[in-house]
Amino acid sequence: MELMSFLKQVPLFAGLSPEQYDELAMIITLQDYGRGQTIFAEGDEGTGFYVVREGLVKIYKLSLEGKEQILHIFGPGEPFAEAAVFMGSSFPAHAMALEKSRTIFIPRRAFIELIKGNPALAMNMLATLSLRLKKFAHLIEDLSLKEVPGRVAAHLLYLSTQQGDSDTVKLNIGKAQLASLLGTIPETLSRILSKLAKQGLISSEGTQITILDRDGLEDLAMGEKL
Amino acid sequence: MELMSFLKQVPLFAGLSPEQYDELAMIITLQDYGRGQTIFAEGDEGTGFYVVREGLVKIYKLSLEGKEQILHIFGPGEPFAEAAVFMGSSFPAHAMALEKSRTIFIPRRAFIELIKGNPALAMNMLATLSLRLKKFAHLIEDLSLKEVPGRVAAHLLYLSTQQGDSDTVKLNIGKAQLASLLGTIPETLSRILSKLAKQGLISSEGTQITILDRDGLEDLAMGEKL
DNA sequence: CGCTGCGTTGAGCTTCTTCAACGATCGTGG
DNA sequence: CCACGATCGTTGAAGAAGCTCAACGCAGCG
Repeated sequence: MELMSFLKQVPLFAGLSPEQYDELAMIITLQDYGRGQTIFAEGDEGTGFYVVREGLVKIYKLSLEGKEQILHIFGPGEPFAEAAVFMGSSFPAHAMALEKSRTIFIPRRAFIELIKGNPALAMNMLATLSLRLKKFAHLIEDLSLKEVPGRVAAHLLYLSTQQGDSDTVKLNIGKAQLASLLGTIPETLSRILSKLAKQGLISSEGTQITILDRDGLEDLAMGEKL
Repeated sequence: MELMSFLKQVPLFAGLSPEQYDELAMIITLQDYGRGQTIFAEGDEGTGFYVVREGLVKIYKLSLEGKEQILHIFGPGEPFAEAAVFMGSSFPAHAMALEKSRTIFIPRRAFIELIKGNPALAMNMLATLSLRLKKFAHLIEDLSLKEVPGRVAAHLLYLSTQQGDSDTVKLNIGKAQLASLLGTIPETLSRILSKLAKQGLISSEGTQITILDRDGLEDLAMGEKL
């Protein structure tokens, strides 16, 4: 069964015994979502958490006026909404599928039993939450201490490392989504990308962006003025 | 020994057996810091984590130009820098004592052994990290989706609930620190407080602030324009 | 008594958002 | 296969929010 081979590839579940994988397989359910479909809304009761099997999922907050801030974008193998499991409270943000996506859902109660009898799983989960915390700290730093050009530059460099340090990076999400992830709006992002291009730091063609001056981008990402 | 009675009051350690408290007491060390003293710097190796015994500690990021964003302020009984323990990496932020403070330090290796043999402790730690995550999500939301007056209003209401829903709240930190916590600068905070006072929403006398129009503040905190 | 840190106020400016219009692209249905 | 609408991305002009720089008052403390 392909589900089992997927489970074994999820870092969060690394180190489980074969029996524990079986237990896990018993308690999960599979769920599919279409592009743009809501997975859960802020305030919904958190009765478990998810792992992305295929596709792309965004976790985001909304203001009253409808502005959106993306907290995280998760792809295959990544768990999301784990925190709600351990707080016993409702989801603190919204989740939506950015593309046609498949997830597994792990119900809270059964998972807590599983984790109590399995220190390795507990340690994995602690590491996962710690990593989230670090990413959030980074996002806060960006929002508060960097101007938008700096965030854009930092993100391009981040994508570059994600994609094997290539100088041509491919955006996996649309620019409107990227703007929301960087704490700005599409208009501003668009202006900044063309400004970066005009300065010879990058060249941009659709979702393909080429880094022309890595050092210049790094300066920007550290807080240099444009 | 008063140390033991302190340990028993720390929520993170709730549910440990007497023997485990003894183990814990064996592995910790005590540390004192003066006002303004650095506890650790971003990038320092994270060989353990801390719990505040007395005083007040801020966790913060710095930009190159020296602007500061406070991520968290911790008081007695609260652990900090736990996340570094589970990532095996360096501290992602700075820590400084805001007042004369005393902490206990729990070295990483011994604590991991302790937690592996103690599911309740693991669950406590998971809950703690989850709560941090939620607070961070809230901070991100504030920084990205609210204007400064909204953040100020929200914080005043938060302080009010912390202090027994009283209408007169006491700031436990200076206004410069508060500004940094809210992602702004002292000048802006000062202007906004006097504007709020002029509108009859609050009255401000030093570190003592009285809420005059709770509904008005709540509107502001939700995103209404001033 | 002076010094230093903290808070306040004013003026000017930078950055980003808002509002509006427009072109391009893509999927769908005729 | 083409036409259509919807979504997305881009560009321009104007405005608002918050920051920078500078000066000043005030309190606490050596």
